[in-house]
Amino acid sequence: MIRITEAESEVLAALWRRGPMSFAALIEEVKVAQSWGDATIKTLLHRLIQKDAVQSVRQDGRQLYHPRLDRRTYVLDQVQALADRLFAGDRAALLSAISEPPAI
Amino acid sequence: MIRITEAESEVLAALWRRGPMSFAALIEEVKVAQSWGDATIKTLLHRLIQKDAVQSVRQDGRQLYHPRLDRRTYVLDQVQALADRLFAGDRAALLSAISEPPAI
DNA sequence: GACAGATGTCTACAGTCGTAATCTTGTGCG
DNA sequence: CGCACAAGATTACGACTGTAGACATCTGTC
Repeated sequence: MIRITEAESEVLAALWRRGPMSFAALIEEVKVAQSWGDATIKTLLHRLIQKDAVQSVRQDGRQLYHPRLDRRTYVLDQVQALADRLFAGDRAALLSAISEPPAI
Repeated sequence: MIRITEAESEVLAALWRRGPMSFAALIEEVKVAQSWGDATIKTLLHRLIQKDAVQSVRQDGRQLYHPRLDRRTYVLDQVQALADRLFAGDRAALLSAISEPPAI
């Protein structure tokens, strides 16, 4: 299982929002949510590529970055991890805990 | 918002499973899921107390550790954080992404 | 009152993360 | 063909985490 850190997930999130992008576009998109320097985003992107969560593809002369990890998969993994820790792996139990009206 | 690390959450999870416990009992309960040394569990417990997520209470001569953070609250926070990052804060969207049948 | 065991605090130390700068290499354009 | 800029790699560095040992103190029991 690929381990994505929180900061990295922000970069992935940007790719999920807008699809494959150039680095310049990615920077802009990430900066919608985070006030990071370009260098930081570059590092995170680099780490994501190393982890094989993002693919760098050269397409007619320009470099594009494609998310290789599916957002749904990522979300499910995160939720399952939570369920594993807190509900003995029972995802349904976790979901109902979320959905139940708050016990005031 | 209290920031709980993953290792810490395992200790909290043990307290949530069995309720307030002595240190000896806690060690046993944590070891159901993690093969950590006693010292490690002690450190994690200490950090949780510092963060005010666990309360150490002396009750008729014995020390008991009470979770001060509610499991439901913790889960909701985690889920909300995920929704914030990936679904512009829309928790319902996240939940439906989880519930949808997998797009094969 | 002394001592054993329980509890609490301090220290350690390598690995990861967040945040970034710099150095190197590739390459399209003039 | 050379240069400006894009892309990739390397390095930095402090904070936080995971994992734990050592030392100090409290306290119930003999």
